[in-house]
Amino acid sequence: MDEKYFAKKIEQKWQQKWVESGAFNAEAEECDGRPKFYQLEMLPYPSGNLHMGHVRNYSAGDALAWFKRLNGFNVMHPIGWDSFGQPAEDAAVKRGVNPRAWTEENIIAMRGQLQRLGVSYDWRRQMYAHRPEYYKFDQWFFLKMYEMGLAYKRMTQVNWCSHDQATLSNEQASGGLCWRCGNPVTKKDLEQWFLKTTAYTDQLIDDMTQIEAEWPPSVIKRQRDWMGRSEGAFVDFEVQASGDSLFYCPLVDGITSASDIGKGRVRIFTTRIDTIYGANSIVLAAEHPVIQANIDNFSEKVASKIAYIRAENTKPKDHEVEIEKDGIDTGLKAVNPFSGEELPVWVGNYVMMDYGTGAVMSVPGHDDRDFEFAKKFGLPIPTVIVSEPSASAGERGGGLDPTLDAGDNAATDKRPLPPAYAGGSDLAYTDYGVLVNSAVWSGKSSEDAKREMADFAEEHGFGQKATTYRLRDWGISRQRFWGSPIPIIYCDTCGVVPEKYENLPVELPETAPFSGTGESPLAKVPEFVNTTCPTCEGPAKRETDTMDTFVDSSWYFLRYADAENEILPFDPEIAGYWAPVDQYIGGDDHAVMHLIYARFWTKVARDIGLLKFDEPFKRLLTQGMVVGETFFDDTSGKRIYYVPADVNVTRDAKSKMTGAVSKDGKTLKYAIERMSKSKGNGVDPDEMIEIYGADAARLFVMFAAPIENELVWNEAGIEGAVRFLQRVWRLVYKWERVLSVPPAVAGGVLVSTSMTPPATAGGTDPARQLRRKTHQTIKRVSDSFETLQFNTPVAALMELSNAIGDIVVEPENASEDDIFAVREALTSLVLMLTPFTPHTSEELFAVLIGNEDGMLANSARFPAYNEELAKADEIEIPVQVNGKLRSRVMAAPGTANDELERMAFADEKIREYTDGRQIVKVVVVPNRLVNIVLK
RNA sequence: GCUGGGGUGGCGGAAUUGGUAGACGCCCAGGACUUAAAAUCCUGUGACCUUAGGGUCGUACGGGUUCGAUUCCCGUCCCCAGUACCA
Repeated sequence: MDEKYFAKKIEQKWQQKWVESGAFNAEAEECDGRPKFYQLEMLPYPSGNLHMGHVRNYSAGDALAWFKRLNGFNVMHPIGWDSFGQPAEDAAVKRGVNPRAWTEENIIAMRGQLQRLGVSYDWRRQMYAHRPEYYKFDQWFFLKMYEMGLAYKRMTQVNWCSHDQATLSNEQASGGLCWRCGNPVTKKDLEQWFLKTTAYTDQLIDDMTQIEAEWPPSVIKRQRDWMGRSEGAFVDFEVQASGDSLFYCPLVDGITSASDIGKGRVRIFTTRIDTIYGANSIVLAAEHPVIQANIDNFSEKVASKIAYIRAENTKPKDHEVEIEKDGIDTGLKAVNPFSGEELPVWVGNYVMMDYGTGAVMSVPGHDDRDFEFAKKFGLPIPTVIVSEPSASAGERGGGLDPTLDAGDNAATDKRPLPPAYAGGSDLAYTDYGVLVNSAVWSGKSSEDAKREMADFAEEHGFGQKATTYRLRDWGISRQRFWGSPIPIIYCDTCGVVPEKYENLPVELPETAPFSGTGESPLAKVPEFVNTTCPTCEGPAKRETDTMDTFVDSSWYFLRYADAENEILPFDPEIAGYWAPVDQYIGGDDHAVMHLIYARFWTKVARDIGLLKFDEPFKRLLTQGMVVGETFFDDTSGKRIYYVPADVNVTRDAKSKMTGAVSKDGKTLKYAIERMSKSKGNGVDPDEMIEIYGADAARLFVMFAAPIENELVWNEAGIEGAVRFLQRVWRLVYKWERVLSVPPAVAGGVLVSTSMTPPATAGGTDPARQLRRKTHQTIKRVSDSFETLQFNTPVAALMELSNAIGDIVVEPENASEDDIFAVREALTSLVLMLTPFTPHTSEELFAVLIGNEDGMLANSARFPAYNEELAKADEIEIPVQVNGKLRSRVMAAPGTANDELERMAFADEKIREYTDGRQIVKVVVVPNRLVNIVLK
């Protein structure tokens, strides 16, 4: 028997055994009485290299998969490849390689890495986004959505470089310049396919209540923000022009219908209709149809300003740079339908055409942006809402003088003003309050007024309650090769015709001329483009755009359930067994897009009749990034990865994330950065496995920090993990010779800790104490897994290992009880380590039960917790005097309060404090502490 | 700005949710073993004071509630993340 721990040897051995025995293959068998558990980590893009972030992700997922497996669940734990996408195509452009070959090679490389890491996947279920067997069903879903009216084509603006004749992504057009030629980017109208995510907005928001408790709050919040539901009202303002111009109000997606268009009216959206008496103007976006339709009626000065604002608005927005408010009075007049007041119509750069109606009423007294705008242009700032207590007083005659600004009004107005105004503050009063200066509505609360005024508007035909959203339909057209072709055919006779289901998949050609110009490469492949119309069988052309790769990841988790189905994306019954995913783990960079698309897709699949549930992922865990700690020589720019031992980084430098220290007269810059090859601070998982072993790498990654925190990679820490595993290893071999009796086997299933406990001696007996520690640890570790903590159970297991090592008797002199306790402790330790270090556990478990073919996955169970055994015979009760710890007494658990109090007063040290002092009171918390309060 | 999450030793981080602050690990120091080194094992390790026993302070800062606060409340300062001028 090996007495030394050779990670490499045992890891290869067990990896091979697992493959040969299909240890992790999961079947959805009805007769199998076990409950199912679907563990999933976000699928990787096959870049060709695993990084430590992947290791962290899969280590956590594997730990849970093992934990559930050992607890009697039928666990499905699959993996696949998000293998469509830009890098493969970039490689084709730059290096002339074939994207398919490049992708397949990368997958082979990464699969090898995952296998060396020993992750317990059911490899039979792999899905590959780029293979026709998979993307056939992207197309299948597309056709279904087309039939359901959820897929449609419309004109939209894309970034366009007229020099290169190319469309650009937002990233490629950053700064308003083409990344390739540096010429200015313009907008170009292009027909694009969209999926109607907005048809599900309310469900996407409302169904969050189903998952809220089990998803990180930040993700829930970001999703809500992304959908951006606002409840408010539309209000129509009559618009009067000097000429006989025709005015109309624009349609806004899905919000209103053509019949809502009021001739000569402009519709605004507001969430604060209660402030409408405070409107000093209405402000429209420069692109607003009313403005554009009437552009020739404006003076040259006004028209050019509008054009300027419009151009400014097309610039890419950088949220860190606050854009200064700008605008112009168009000379048009609008009538406030509530007050009858005539208001100027402005164009403002802060009004967005693609939100709400592209028009707002400007209420500077109660909106920060309107306030800033009014300040800049010297517009009146009336007050119509005041904070609660002061508002009950009646209206003063005449109200505020709207021609005066806030300060002037404040000077003449005796009524208490909202706090924001009282000190001449540069702020609007944006809270709810009580209405003033609002005719019959004065005195009402904001809440009541909002409801009643919206109803009033509706009754009188100039408005209605309305809800607007930020979420837009999902544009899926990509002018790229390496994606799933959109199964649509254009026929001169029949128009837009969907491909027939039986003709799927619409296969990608072997290759295409990659120009990198941003035009669809497929358009230059005649064999692909030219086809026959499915309807009239006349000559026709195929759609040459491909789908966004987010399509692939929107339903892959369902494919795993039935990965080889050739007729349907998956069999509803089989998917119904496995799905939804019980535990999903991934980076929070996917908090919005991927998770919204997948939720959307699930709801569509449900409506197609494939699924019976609403939400795809029951529980979500977002793991923090793995970052590298880097020093680099400021003068040479050379990076020195890992902190040199003789360099002391100050806390200050660390907290700022960047900093500098000097060494040998040189300045070393310190930085914490996302690990990557290009930064030179990357850690290659293969290297880690080679040096320390997969188990140690995984154990350390789990132990080093809470899973949701950022993890600063540190080489020294992993050595600690190796040391721990070696200690466990030595402990097992130290006791091996006396642990010859195998643990009980019940019904073919090894039940490691259900052996009859031997008669226990007193509470200080080492065997009894070890058993107590064992069972306390079982509880701690189990609870930790349930609450998705991975660092604390490792600490608990280290404590248990220390406790076994601390046992005073040598194996030769051990009593039956001692041996029993040690066997139980070691077996439990090894079993509980399995989720973190499966290879080492398999090996040691085989040693412990004396069976080379142990195979934990099939035969073992997680140790059972016994509350009785975990109970302490005696606990330490701290004794405080005036809240300060002064002594401790030992007592049996459950000792009565008065007995504890008596013991405390009997304590010598406590006596020194209490003697001759007046006792005010004594607080006794059972099993916790005694606190004596002295005067 | 706004929203969310945070601030605990030299470092990563524990703390049963109001009850012994600093578990576990890393780093560091001392010791044992060794011809020596490595490895391993043992001891120490929040700060300050003290001959000792022990004491004082200590969870970003300032207050408060409480017998008792890392935990709850108010205020301030920092850090991280997200972010839409969303009407």
